[in-house]
Amino acid sequence: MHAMLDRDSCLVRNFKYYCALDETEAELLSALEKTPQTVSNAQMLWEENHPAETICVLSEGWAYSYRSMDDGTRQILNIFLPGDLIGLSDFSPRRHLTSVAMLTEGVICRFPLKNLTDIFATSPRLTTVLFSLAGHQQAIMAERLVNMGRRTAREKVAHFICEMHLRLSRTCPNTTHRFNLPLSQQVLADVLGLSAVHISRTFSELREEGLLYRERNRIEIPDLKAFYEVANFSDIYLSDSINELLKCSEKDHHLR
Amino acid sequence: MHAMLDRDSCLVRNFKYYCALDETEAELLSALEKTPQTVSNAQMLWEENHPAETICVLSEGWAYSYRSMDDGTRQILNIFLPGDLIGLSDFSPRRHLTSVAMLTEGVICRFPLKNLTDIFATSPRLTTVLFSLAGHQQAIMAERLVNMGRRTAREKVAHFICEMHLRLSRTCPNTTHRFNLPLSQQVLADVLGLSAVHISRTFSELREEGLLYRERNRIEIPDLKAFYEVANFSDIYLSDSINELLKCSEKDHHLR
DNA sequence: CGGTAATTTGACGGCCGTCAAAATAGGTGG
DNA sequence: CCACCTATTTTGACGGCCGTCAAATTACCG
Repeated sequence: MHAMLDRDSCLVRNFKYYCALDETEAELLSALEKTPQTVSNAQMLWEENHPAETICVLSEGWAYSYRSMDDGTRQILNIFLPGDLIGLSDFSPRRHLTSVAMLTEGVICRFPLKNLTDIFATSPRLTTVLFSLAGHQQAIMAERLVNMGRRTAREKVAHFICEMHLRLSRTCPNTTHRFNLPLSQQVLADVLGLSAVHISRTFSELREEGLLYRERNRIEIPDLKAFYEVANFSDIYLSDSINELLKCSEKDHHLR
Repeated sequence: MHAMLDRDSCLVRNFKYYCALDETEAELLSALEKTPQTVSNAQMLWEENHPAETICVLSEGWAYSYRSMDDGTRQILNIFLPGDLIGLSDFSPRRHLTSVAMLTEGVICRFPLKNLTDIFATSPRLTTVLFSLAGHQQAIMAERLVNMGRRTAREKVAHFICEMHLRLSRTCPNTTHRFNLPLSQQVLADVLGLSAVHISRTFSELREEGLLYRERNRIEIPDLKAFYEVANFSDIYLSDSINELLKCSEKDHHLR
């Protein structure tokens, strides 16, 4: 049993975090991850405004999506971790609204958008989970919008680190108060709408107060509780109750 | 035929903008709009962190969603127009992640979340459309993130006005270079992460340059093209091609 | 060990926030 | 139709956060 779990695709493992899957469902999902392709650091997966025939699962490594501005700057919209679906929101415009590039080397699996409508037509349960994933991503973006609009640089940095810490600790159970964050200060600046110089100053400030240590890509948070307070971080927006949802729809199913 | 269209619910009309609906589908959708309820200006529809048993369709009037900050300020996340679904992203956490309040008086129709899973189980086509709507909302938020992160106050204001103008011109075909925007400068400030004072200054600046006139809630844009340029506005992110999507899934259906 | 990328530091300036007061508009009741 | 009250908008003065530019320092990688 455990051996089988280990052989699950990354996406299936991620979904199983949300709900139990039967064999048909697991198979449908695995279909999305049949064409692994290794990609190098900084490689682009696609560019904004190009037609979106396929989107992809990120099986290994980190990636990010962004929009380029006329003046040469850019705004990063999302950071993706292993097991994430990239490009879900390009479904309707059938056009990539953002560019996507790797932050590390990794493995991705492209699949055509039609696979999604196949899932809609075949498995209401998986559809529910997909819909939840989309809502989850939107919640993250909403929280980042709050971050950008109403917080200082100090709070922005702290809040973002908290978000990544929490997301990581779900995927990798061995994440503690030390973890790896493969984002340069320039990347952090482009995520948070700040300048790289000011990111540096902010890290210095947090370091001097003993709240956060960062060297290269290594992060250490001595006192997580204190750090959450600096960030005004609340983890509610990253919570989920898909299992309750599925129970509801199943109970309903039995009645028919 | 035309008489029937006039009797359609607001949501059905909105969906028909995207794709033709057969009778079963129209009925499923109408089920979401069976319990109209008039609401007054500034009335709250729900508050953040409360359990989300129902979400709603906005049938008439304008609304907005926001998050309150500890220091008493707030960040507005979304502006809703007639025909919009409010609360879609609360589906998975089963908890309202934002507060929602009215900007004008209006009519809303609450419905339980279970209706969504019913749709998933019954109509893959409607599911596709729902998924597209969710993606559409996410695209709007992504664009606003870009706006907040990498643009000046002047550009932020102009861009937001452009977005509203475009969204309105789809719902109300009689929207021209003059239209109604029932948002106070304080509300605009809370949308754009600025202070109300600076919003006022920015409007003055745009007025003096002859680019935008605003009195009370009335907006006039003498030269739309010139104004788009101030905003660096591109309308790609608000485009849709759901019909192609549906054709794909139908073609597929016939093959079985 | 040389070359490039990433980070740090300092000086300076500008955009935008805050505070406060004045002006304007809208709404209500007499 | 006017008097009054409140919400909204405008204007000015001032300050701070953060951006820009540039140079120095450090880390990384072959």
